[in-house]
Parts: sequence; structure tokens; C-alpha cells
Amino acid sequence: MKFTPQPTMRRIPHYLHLLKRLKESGSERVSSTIIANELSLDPTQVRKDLEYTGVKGKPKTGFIVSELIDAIHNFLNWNSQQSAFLVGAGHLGLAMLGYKRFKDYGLNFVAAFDNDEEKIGKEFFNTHVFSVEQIPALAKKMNVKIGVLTVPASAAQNAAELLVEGGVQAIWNFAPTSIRVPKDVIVENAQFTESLAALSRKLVEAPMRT
Amino acid sequence: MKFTPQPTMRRIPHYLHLLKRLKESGSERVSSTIIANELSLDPTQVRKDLEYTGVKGKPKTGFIVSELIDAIHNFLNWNSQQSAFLVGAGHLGLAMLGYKRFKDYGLNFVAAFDNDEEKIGKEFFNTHVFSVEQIPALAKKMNVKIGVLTVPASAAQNAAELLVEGGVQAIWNFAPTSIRVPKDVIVENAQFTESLAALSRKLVEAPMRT
DNA sequence: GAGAATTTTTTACTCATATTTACAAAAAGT
DNA sequence: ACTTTTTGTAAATATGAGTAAAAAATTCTC
Repeated sequence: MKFTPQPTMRRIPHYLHLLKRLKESGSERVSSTIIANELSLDPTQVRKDLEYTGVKGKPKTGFIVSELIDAIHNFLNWNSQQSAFLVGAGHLGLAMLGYKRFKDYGLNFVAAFDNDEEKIGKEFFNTHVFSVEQIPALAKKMNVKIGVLTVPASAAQNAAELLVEGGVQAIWNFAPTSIRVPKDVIVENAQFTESLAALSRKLVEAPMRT
Repeated sequence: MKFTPQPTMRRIPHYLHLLKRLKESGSERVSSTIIANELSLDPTQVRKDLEYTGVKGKPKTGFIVSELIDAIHNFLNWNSQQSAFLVGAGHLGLAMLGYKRFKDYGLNFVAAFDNDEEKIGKEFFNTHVFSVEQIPALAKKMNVKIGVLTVPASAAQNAAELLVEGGVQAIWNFAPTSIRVPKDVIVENAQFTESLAALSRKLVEAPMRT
């Protein structure tokens, strides 16, 4: 089996969003050309991407919307919920906890952590806040596999190490810094700055495109 | 002049973070090999990426840290602040407003918008919340070029259109959906789901890598 | 009900882009 | 002056995107 290319991975969630929209509006079937038009992509590319999910389209009819949605969910393992820890109960962390939709994406926050005495012991959106020191013990006990880092840059490395100590397999890093972890631990960076840099540069380059 | 490749754009903010860390810890010079090691990249790739920013390194000594930081800031036009509108004063939107650090990234929120009567007229983190209907008029008046979308998927398209009507040049889209805009308007998607999908898939593929 | 026409997938190929590898030149230190 | 280190450039490889032609299947028509 081949690994999925990065660019494909980036596009798949967009397909999913569109498909859900189509399903809501009552469409049962969809062709790759329709998807391509809607997202301004190349039809062949859409087909190639969808191939990774394992679904097969039928000529003339295209793909069955609900089948595709299921296939993508399956592909991403979003059918079964994964327990996750949230580290850092600041503005962003609370936004994450408050975003109910994460359960559609297979993510379930079972506990939050912070090192602010003010916050420890409280509950936000039905999630209890513990001291960061308890991360390793609780992670092992609750068998948590995913850690979400929404701490300041200065606290990121330490938090990451505590998560690793607790046996976490993957870290979703929102902190504006790189973290160093053993190579068998998966790190996915979701930094605003990455995206903002791209935007800023596009603004700089925009006049040149004319 | 050549356009900057996407992957390079993604890496540049990481260089910047590292460089700032190095500067704080007192380093004056840095070589591409050190950067490469720190971020587990290839040294040549680092040099090539840095080439886009226009800085020249000196053999044997490498690059001057502060020079590099300036060059990257310049490259991204983060020296001068850009006025921006925040559309959607929910959890995420407030997290954005509360994140003081954005001014380091050339972004300055001058107004926020929502269609919740409860929020309109209030202030959050010194930023006033207006009704979304006022977006076009205020955008023109204040000459705002960047709009940040932190609204639910259902409100995204409408909000985007209002921003476009107001003459906004770039939209930073956090809403979990694709938006359709005229082709001269820049859209940068910063969706959690993109990144979460990548993480989820890595978890699925992880056992295969062994 | 059979066949033609149309639409869409599928496959194969070409082109572009990004990464890696290799080598030569330059500056600092010994 | 020689060695080491590190940049800069050039070439090669690998990967992903786009294009074009062929095959399959469904619908429409006769």
C-alpha cells in the first residue's frame, strides 16, 4: 500500500466538507467533475485523490455521496472516537474545548491541563482542568493517544515531554515553536504562523502576478 | 523574480521561530547545518529556502541571526502592520483577538464583526464589535486589506462576500468550508480539519511504517 | 429490445516542481 | 600556506500535477 501524498491529505478534508454540504442539500450522487468545479481543481486530480480512500465511481453516475463520506471517515479513522488531552487552557484551548464539532472528527477531549492555579480544578465545557504534572500518570491510566498543545511557546517543549512520558502517540502542536520528540511520536504542526506567512507572502507577490 | 514554492513557505516560519529562540539565547551567528539539525531538515534545503529571503551567508561563519530575522520579516512584510477585520466573535475569534503576539506578525485587528445582538456594541480586548452588515462600508472607510473569518461554516460564504464588497484583498479563512471569491482575491485556508486529517491519517499509517 | 451516443472513469504519458546529491569556491583558523 | 568548515551552484532524481486518449457503462433513441 502506498502512503498518501501531503497535498492529497490537504485536499481530502475539503472534499469531505463539500460532500457533507451536498448531502444536506439532497444530492445522492456526484461526479468528480462537479467536485473539481466546485473547489476549482482538476477533475483528474480529484479522482486520483479519491482513489486513496478506496471508493470506486461508476461511469455516468459518478460517486455516491454517502458512500464517499463513509469512505473518507474510514480513511481517517474518524468513525471511532479517540481520547485526547488538551494542554493549555488559554483562549485558544478553550475555543478547542468549546468546539462541539470535534466529535465529528473523531476527537474527544477527556481532560485539560494547565499550570495556572486559577484554572486547575475548574471545569470548562464539561472538561476538568488538572495540573500539567499529572499528565504522564493520567495519560497512562486513561490510555490517551493524542495530545493537543495550546500552550505558549515557552511551555511547549516541557508539555510535549510530559505527553511523551505518558505514552502519547501523536501531538497536535498549536504552539508557535518546534518541539523535539522521539522519532516514533507523530507531531502535526498546526501553527497559525505557517498559514499567516503564506498569506502575507501572497499579498507581497500579488502585484507581480499581473 | 521567482515565486516562492509552497513547501518553502511552510518552512520559513519555523526558521523564524528557531532564529528568535537562538537570538534570545545569545547566538549571533548560525549555519544552515545547525538549523537543519535543529529542525531535522536537509542543510541544502535550508540554504535554498533562505535564498528566497535574499540574505547571503558567509562561508565558514554562516548567517548572522539578526540579519536573517530581519530578512524574513521583510520577506513577509511583517515590519509594517496591516489593518485587519475579524469576522465572527466566537471562541476562536476571541482567542485571536486576545493573542497579543499578532502584532509581531504584522497583523492588527481594528474591528470585529458578528451577527449576534448580544455581542454587537461590546468590546473584547479593546476591539469593538460591529454588525456584519457594516463590513463593506467600514472596510472601505478604514482601507482594510485583510479579513479573518472565524465564523461557522454556514455563515462563511456570506461573510466572505461582504468582505469582498468592502474591497478586501485577502481572506484568512478559519471556517470549516470552502469559500468562493473572485480570482483576484487571495484566500488562505487555515482549517483545523486539514491539519487534523493529516494527523489522523498518520496515526492510521503509523503501524505500516515499521 | 438493440444499438448509438454521451458521459465518466481509467490508464498511460508528458510536463513541472521540489528534493536530493555532488562538486567547486571562499573564508576562518591553525 | 594548508586544512577545515560552510556556502553557492549545478545536475540528477523523485514526486506530484496536468493532459490526452481509450474503455466502460448508462441512457436515449429508434
